[in-house]
Amino acid sequence: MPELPEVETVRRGLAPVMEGARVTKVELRRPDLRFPFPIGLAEAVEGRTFTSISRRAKYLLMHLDDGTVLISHLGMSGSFRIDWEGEAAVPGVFHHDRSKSPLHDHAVIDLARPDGKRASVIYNDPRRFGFLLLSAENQLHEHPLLRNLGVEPTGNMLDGAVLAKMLAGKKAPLKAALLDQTLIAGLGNIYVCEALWRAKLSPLRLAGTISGRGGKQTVRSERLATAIRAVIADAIAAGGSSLRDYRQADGSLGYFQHTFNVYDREGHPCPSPDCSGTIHRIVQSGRSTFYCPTCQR
DNA sequence: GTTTATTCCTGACCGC
DNA sequence: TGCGGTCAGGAATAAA
Repeated sequence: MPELPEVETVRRGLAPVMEGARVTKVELRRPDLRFPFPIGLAEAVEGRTFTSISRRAKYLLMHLDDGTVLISHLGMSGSFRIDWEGEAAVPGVFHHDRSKSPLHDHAVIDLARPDGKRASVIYNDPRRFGFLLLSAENQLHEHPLLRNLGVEPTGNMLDGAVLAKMLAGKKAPLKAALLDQTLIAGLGNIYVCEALWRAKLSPLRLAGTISGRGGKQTVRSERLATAIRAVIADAIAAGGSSLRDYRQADGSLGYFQHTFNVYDREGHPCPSPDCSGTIHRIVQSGRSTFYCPTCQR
């Protein structure tokens, strides 16, 4: 499940291949993913050169030299793969991982790089919840999908004061509030569960209750902000370390081994050293929440 | 304005 | 072994 750290990992994998590369061909193998491909997408991208690959929340932004931006979202099951010309695909990969079958290679971007190498960047997405869209650079911040996004949980923007202010008065469960992309941009189900566990806060607690009077920062808001930043930073670091040898694997980007403290750990003992509780699974707004009722209050 | 439910999709998994 | 049912989840959209 690609959340912000996975998307950032994909970005770091794609950037050195795509930046400075000219697009020789774009092949769309079906008319749509979650949304129809924009009319003229291939023509708009072919012949242009990628200047940079950036990220906003879970969106990948591929900037072209004429001010066009290719917006990509991996949805639930999307991934990118890099095939280098002259290098055989790793045999057997797709036999072992049907989820990345060539059947679901929906878009192929052929590149010619300044160093003379040629590569194809391939978008694969079995469940087709992802999408590729176009925007103009100077309208990017007004794009309907991007304009309402909240604060990035990276860097030092998200602190206890900011968090307390944004959650003040909120009646939704803390879990739901943290998933709201207009508040914090890029958190998904997994890292929300992990961050709440680290902060020792219950996902059931009403979001507003971690703020002080008048939305002032509190010990709890400080603890949660720190936990969110740490969970995301750790996951990005783990993804970065998996990038080193991504070409030995199967060329695909964005998925890496990761162990979680609570996510998908129902029935396991709480990993917190000073807690003898058990991880529970509940459903909140239709989604699984994993947490320890003993130490998360 | 705020919050919750539904919808899209396919593969993995489980029980019979 | 095969079949049917359930589940996973990001975010637009509709509904409460």
